[in-house]
Amino acid sequence: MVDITQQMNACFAALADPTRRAVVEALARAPASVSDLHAPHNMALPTFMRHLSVLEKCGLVRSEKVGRVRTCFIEADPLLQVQGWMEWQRIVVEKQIESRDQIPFALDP
Amino acid sequence: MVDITQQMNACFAALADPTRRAVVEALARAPASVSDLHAPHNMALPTFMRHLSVLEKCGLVRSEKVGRVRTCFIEADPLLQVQGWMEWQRIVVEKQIESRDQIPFALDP
DNA sequence: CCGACACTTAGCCATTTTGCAAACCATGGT
DNA sequence: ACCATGGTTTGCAAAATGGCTAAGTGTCGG
Repeated sequence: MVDITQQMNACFAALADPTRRAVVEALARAPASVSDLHAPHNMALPTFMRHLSVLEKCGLVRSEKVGRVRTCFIEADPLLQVQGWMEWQRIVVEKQIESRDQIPFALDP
Repeated sequence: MVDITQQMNACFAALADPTRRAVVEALARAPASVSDLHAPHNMALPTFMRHLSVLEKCGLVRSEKVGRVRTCFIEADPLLQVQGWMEWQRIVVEKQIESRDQIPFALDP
């Protein structure tokens, strides 16, 4: 059983890197091999692999190796978790703004 | 003009810490002073201040000082940006899953 | 004017992250 | 069998992160 909080820590940390976000964007559309994913990124393969393993460790990506090719897939669950948290905050914030507009001087007693 | 990509990097990195997520959750509900925000967190104040400044630097939080009290507010824009990206990925992933279910052997030519 | 309160600055440390290069499997094609 | 392809492992250095303590600044209350 994985701690939800740590899952979120790891997912947000993973998504804090543009390379890794690009990988998520790619895998969201379709599964792909390591080399395919690596191709557009201007960095050494081992470096790129480390990015991939970060994504795997936080659960955003799963992968299986067949022959010498490793194919990567996106994993919906942690994505939904993060998206859910973001949306919840958005809703709460909107509620705050709304109530601030209705009672403009609520903070000045 | 702020680079969108770097804004995202910074926001995700900021949200990768549970203390900072807790602050965002608190500020989503209502503005608060530094000490109020600090109270529930078991860490030295300077340490906590650094978390706050991380949130400010990425734009998720704004603050103004009146007298000796600094009041913090959440900032909607970057939150919406991040939430938007998350939701977009969710939609794309759902589309992929859907199409995978409809054409089960699409990957075996 | 003096102390308490609310930060703020500065400096130190341990750990983690992010990049590289170089060498090393393992598989597939000819 | 052999070589190219596709990954993997290892080791290293620079930089960022997250925590602390100690000491400083500026306001308010009495």
